[in-house]
Amino acid sequence: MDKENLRVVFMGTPEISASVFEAMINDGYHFVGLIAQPDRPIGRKGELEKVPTKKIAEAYNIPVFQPVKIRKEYEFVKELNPDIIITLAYGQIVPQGLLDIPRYGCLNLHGSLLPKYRGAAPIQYALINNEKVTGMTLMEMVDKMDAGRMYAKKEVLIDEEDNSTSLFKKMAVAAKELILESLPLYIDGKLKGEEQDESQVSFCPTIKPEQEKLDLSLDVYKINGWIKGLADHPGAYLYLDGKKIKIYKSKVLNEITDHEVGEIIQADKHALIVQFIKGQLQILELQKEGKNRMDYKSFVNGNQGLLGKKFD
RNA sequence: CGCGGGAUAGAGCAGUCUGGUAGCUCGUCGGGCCCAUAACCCGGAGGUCGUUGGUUCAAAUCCUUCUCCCGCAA
Repeated sequence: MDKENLRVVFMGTPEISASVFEAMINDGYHFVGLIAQPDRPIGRKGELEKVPTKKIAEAYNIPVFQPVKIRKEYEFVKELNPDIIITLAYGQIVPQGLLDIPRYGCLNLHGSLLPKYRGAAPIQYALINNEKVTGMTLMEMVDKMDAGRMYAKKEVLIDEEDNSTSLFKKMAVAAKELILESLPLYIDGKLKGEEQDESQVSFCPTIKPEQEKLDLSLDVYKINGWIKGLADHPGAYLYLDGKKIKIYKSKVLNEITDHEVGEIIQADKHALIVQFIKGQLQILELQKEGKNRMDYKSFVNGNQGLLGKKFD
């Protein structure tokens, strides 16, 4: 394979995409374009913030395209005359007409070990479900979501301390290794690939804002999973005295169930502990609306009389 | 001008309505108790109350300017 003469288009938007994009650039791939989601206003002031991949593309003088609806606007890709398209977390459904353009097709880096966790939020769901292992899959894009032929995988171990932020970093590393190792083999036709076993398929749809509110009907392990899966952004929350309290870091303490669900059963300088179904959860870092994120000690110091109150 | 909360000691907060000696829970330093301790007791240090201007005999507190932080909405 001749990297210099291979015309590659990258499609991706967030930080993890930017990191892999830059690694490929530094590895010598010749990118003729970046396709990303449009810039969106970010923060309270509503200022436009360039998407992460766009910053990389501009630094290396790679043309950037940000169609509002790729489904309708993809004629420009033909002019780029790509040999292959690499996608990672682009954020829109890619139409068949676009998939047909490059002669080597379109490869997607997906954040799970397919066929498990097809869909938009595989990394978060691996944490929510307290998985011990996940990984990246390099696969062919087809018109059905994440259903294409798999060419290579790389496993990533999840440990107790991982949250969404740390796991995304691990996945980015795995994604870089996977694409840099596997792409030359793919181009040279040395990867025969494997179809997905449809009987093993599971899905993980986008997490909706209302799902950020923790569901007290879930057991303590699931609650802890959601907290990890949503940390550090956007954060899972419960209400206390009508105020939203985001919980960023916690751990399952035991399987004692002698208090009401949601009740604060300890609140001192040693620990902040809340009762949930099937066990008790120690809360380590949290944030009250209007306040900064803080550790449990600071929260307890500034909020006297927590003992016995209930989260809902 | 999208809506709302906030800025007080190293941390988290109360005090602001009703102007009058800077307070609470911690941390920290020193001492004590104890077989021992993250427990308990005694003592100390540490704050021009975010910024600008004003009202007043007197401003953390009332009026005003600006800056920054956070939650929501997009």
